[in-house]
Amino acid sequence: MAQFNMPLHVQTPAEEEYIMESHYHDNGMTSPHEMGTWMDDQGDGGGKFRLKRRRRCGQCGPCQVKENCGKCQYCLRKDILKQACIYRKCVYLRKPVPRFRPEAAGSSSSNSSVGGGGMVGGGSGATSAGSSSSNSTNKGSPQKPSTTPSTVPNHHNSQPTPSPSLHPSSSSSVAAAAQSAEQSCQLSQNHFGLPINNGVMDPLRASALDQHRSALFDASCMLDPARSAYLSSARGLESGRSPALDLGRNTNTADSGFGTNSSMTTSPASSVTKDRPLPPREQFRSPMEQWGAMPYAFPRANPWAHHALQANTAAAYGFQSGANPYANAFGSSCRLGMPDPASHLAAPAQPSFHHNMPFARPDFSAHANFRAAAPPMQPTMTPPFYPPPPHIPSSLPNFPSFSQLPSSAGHHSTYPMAHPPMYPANFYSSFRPPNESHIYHAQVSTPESPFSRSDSGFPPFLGIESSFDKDNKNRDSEEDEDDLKKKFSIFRIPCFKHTNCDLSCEDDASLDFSKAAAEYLHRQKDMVDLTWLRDKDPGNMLLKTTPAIDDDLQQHMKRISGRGECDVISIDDFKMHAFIRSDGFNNLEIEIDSPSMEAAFSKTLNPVEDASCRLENQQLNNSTICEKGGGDNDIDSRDYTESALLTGKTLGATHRQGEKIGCVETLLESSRRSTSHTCSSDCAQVSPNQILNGDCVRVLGETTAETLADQRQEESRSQENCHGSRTLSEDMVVCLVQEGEEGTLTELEVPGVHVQLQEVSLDHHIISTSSDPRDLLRFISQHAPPPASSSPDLVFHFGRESPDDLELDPEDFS
DNA sequence: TCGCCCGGTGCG
DNA sequence: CGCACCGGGCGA
Ligand SMILES: [Zn+2]
Ligand SMILES: [Zn+2]
Repeated sequence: MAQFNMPLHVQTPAEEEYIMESHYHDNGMTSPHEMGTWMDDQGDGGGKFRLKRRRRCGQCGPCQVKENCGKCQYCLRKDILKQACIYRKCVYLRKPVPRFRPEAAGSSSSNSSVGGGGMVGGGSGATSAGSSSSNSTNKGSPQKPSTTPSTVPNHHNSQPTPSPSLHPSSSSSVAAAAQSAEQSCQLSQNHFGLPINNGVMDPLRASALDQHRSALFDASCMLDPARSAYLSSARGLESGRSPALDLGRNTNTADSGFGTNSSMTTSPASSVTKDRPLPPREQFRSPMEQWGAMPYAFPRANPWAHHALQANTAAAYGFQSGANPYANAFGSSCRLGMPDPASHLAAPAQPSFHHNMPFARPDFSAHANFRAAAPPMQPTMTPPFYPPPPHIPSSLPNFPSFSQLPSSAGHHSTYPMAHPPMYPANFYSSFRPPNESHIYHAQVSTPESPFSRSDSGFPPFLGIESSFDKDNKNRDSEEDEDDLKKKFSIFRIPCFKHTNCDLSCEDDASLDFSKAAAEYLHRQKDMVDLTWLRDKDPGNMLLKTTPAIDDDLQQHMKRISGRGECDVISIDDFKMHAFIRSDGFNNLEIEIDSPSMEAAFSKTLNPVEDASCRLENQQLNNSTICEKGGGDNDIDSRDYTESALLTGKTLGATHRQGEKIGCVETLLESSRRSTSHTCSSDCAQVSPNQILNGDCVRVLGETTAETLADQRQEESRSQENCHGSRTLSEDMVVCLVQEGEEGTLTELEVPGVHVQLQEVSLDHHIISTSSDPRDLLRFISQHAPPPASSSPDLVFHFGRESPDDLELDPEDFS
């Protein structure tokens, strides 16, 4: 059998060392460690054979977590359950144990090779087998016949196969797979799409969807060794052979400032895999995979990463996304969960960064980085990314708030478009290396997206788009490109994070924030603010059961969200979309496409890592600029990318008692926006955070800036110091700018965070251009935040509190 | 000895 | 079936 060729060297739990990514190929293997050694269960030949017990990979996020949470059921009932803490459960081990069936071994190879890897164990999740081709790695586990019936091909590893439909191997199957995935997602999800176990999200419990995804990935790997190679290479940002890769490279080049440092160049993996031919594009199945894959594309263990890891061990937990209780139908996305380690496999084309974003999802994309500190011990959110259930209801009563999380927790960064890890290594939490992003990156192409169209001028993204398009094309083909374009815009959204802990403080903070936001927004001359405050107009708070979106959109959103990776945050009758990705607590990325906008990037610093951050910023800036200017590349983002990216990161600090303070800063930039509006005063302080590409980047919430600055300082010195700063520091500000097009941001869903929309700022003009302004306004108002009964972790305030201009009244447009 | 992997089982 | 449990026993 093969084996599961996993090269990786094993790491003991204790080992802190990071393994070089080069060695770490996440193939979706069930185990990174050498697998394939068979044991005779019975001791006699007649006994069943089974693989040796797997060990934790030591590389995945959970494996990075050193401490038991003490709160999960496994921790609480350790004696009985005898299971590892849910937050520490290795992702590999979460996969079903590969089982080998003797018979299968002989016969099925052909089958499996094709696509279906057989799977033996029924695990819903598929484990990936090593690539069939790779025999070398095998330890030679002889394929002994096992007592178990084998349905599986003799592939070495039998892996549980995912549902057939999912099987990606064939291109044709791709669509089906995607669809099935989608379906599964839908099915599996509850209203919020979150699986909850006893009221607690169980990270371990991957959704069916996740499983499927895994399966896909795995399968692909198994089936095609080359693929794995490809993947690896992709991660490493190797030279790409596929167009996608090329793109990625180009991008990188463009970003050189940034990319350089990053793993791209250094990644060992790349070197390792370089030589291998890339798998044909067909191998990539569903768009989803790719999305999921993106994150992984990034090399994991880079030297720098290593540092980061060591520095922050704590935060390893990922959160599940919380679904907003108030979420409207579309709002709530189903988050797919976890990034499957295998997922990165999918990431073929993706250079790992967001570089591809433009390509991948020309249409629009939003990235949000949200960083919340996560306390090692208290994983309040969902479990770490991994098997995150598709959705987590943010509304969970006991949802721990960020405050509980330790700030020290990893720092994650998100990857801005076209950039390698956006933040310095430091930013990445130990537990989650940048590459591990299932969550971080998502690529989405919407049917509607003008850019996604083949004729849009964007290069197809490794077939992802194409496949996706196919999928969607049917329905949307009719849509006019122009119409589509107009659907994307950028919003400005200040947001807050509320902590459950100190409500009173929150309120204050909120107010301050609101003010700041308002102020900020106020500067935007052209904008008219539509505002509704939570308390202001209760009447409007009703949640509409039926969102004002057409089925088409809803479906689309579902699909997208179903793929995980991102949440749809906004929509309107115009089909505006925004995607938010978050690792659950460290980063948040919001991506919104706007025809009028160029790609924008924003970045934030982590207080803790100041110096490095700055550097990084510099680089980032450069890269950004490059990108923006992007001339050299084949791909000039400007040419085809019209998206704005907003990223935010929480600056978190851990405090005693686990109280945590986290701040998120978000920057938003829109190329078109006049700089004049950019943040004023405090920018300087935050400057490191800013990215500016040219025209406009800004940090919102200067008001907070001060706080943040202070906080940073303090944090940098000592976490303890942060203690007092709680309130404001805990706020998260996210700013989205709407430029030009109509749209409404109605909801934001961040894993582990309950987000509420409070205010919206829309350009009056834009609104007026809406096909149905009234309806638009109505829609917006209807999505006003729910009563405070359950305070969300995050609250987004749109617009100002009481803008005069705001008075957009539906009537006005009637 | 300890952690917890993993097989098996019963329940929904 | 999938899943929550149990608990044997592997591996360190
Ligand atoms: Zn635990
Ligand atoms: Zn692991």
